[in-house]
Amino acid sequence: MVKSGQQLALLELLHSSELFSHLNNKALEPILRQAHRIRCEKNRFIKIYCDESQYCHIIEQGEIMLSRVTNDGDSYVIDVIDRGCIFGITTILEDSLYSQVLATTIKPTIIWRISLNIIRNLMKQEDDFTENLLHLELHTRLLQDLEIEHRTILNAPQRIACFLLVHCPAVNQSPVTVSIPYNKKLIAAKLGIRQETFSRALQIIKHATGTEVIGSKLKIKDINKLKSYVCHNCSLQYPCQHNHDGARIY
Amino acid sequence: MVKSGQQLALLELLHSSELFSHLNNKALEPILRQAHRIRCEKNRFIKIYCDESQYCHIIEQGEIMLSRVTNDGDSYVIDVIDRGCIFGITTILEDSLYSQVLATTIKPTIIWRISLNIIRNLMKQEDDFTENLLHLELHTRLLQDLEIEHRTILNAPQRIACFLLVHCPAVNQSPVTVSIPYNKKLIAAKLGIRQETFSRALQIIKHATGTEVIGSKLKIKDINKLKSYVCHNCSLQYPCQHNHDGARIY
DNA sequence: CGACGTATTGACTCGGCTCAAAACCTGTGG
DNA sequence: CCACAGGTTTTGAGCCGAGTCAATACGTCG
Repeated sequence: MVKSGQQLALLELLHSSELFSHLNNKALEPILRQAHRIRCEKNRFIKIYCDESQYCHIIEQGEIMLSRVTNDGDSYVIDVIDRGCIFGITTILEDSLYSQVLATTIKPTIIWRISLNIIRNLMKQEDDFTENLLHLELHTRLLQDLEIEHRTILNAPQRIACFLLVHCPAVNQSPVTVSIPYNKKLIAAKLGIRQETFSRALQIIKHATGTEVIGSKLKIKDINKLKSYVCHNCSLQYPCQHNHDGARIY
Repeated sequence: MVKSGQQLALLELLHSSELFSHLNNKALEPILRQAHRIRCEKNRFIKIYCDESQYCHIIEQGEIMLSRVTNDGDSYVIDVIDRGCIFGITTILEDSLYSQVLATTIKPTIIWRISLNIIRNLMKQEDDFTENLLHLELHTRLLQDLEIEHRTILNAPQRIACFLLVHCPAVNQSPVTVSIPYNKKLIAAKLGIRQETFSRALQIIKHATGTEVIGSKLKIKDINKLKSYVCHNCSLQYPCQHNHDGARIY
């Protein structure tokens, strides 16, 4: 099979993804053949999880906000995901409860749309694929459970501190500079707090742990101070590796 | 294989469980041979998820509270589970993050301890077993996601109202009487609120929807009133089947 | 430079938590 | 059958964290 540049990009993307990386090119061929590349502007909605859509998606570049819409039209943010993330796959075994998820691009974005039937074939034909999917799913659930924990027992400054630690490039050395991904309103929404509260809570962290805010960068002077500010209230083994932002599937 | 009465009870239990029900007796034989029956008093701890314990458990009778313990010794309730529920199985593919879950009996309880290796063999040898496990896991995650939603956008009275609806024997007729399972302090803990708040919130529901509290029974005069009190704030399709308390695995 | 979106600050409200006391239940032994 | 002890549930008073609404400051892109 002769591949176009776009298909090669997809192949590379699949190889870097935790779900597909263990598959060889032959197994990936049906995906390359069928997958559909979609370019989106900022602020577009991508339909997923609705009855007709028997597809999952993988992000090549850009950023997508996943949210849920309630019956009275209110909405709340589930997560913000980027390159390599897969969404729409949790309907693979049919569960109607998932109908209300909304994906919104928050940057110009390129995604690939893959038929769920092709994924289902992989489950049947490729050894370990189902197990691998289960593994990813279990990992994601764990992170969701942690989310429940944090929303229950951490206050706003602690939740933000945890977010910063997760996004820290280095876990064990300080000072270290974290560049805040996407904007503060979105981060606040993901953490389930208002932007005003976010702003104030950042001040509290600053005073409590000596972390400096410089525009969209954040300088952590003493990472251990930040850890002790939040991690004792968490159930993860201390010190946790702060890797709880690994690959999730939706 | 000649089976004892206890083993027959286990067999029946497995047949009634969503995870094992599709397996025939031959496939279940290794479980019957190896599983270990454990009787516990009230208020005992059952070690799970710790490194040495390569087991999962299924409850034959009684009630168990699952909770997590934070690094500073605080704890919070994850769920309260009973007959047929499986816990300890989410470590099947190894994920160290799960180390801090605690199971506590809240009634005299009988559980069966099953080696995870036997489950792993089922994954290898029995068609559809892995897929079935994945299915259950996806369903459980969905319910966890719903939990996050409810903790984010429902207030205390609404959370309780939803709990009552879930435990309603009949979904579409009223008046109907709900008998409150386990005690109010525990329910409050499961919902992530204090018992005092629970008590007050119950009064609010009573006034808003005309629900009567009679000891540990609760008479819902108009179930639609109760539904409209809470469900419009939820993302599930309305009217939801209030079945979101189905089999979960932990 | 002006305009629009983003971020911060201030003043106020309110839901749920805390601590403490009272009321209610349930089982036990005299 | 009653008295008492232990646990559970309710009620009260006060506090505090986060939400709300509104005004101001900051950034950045035309």
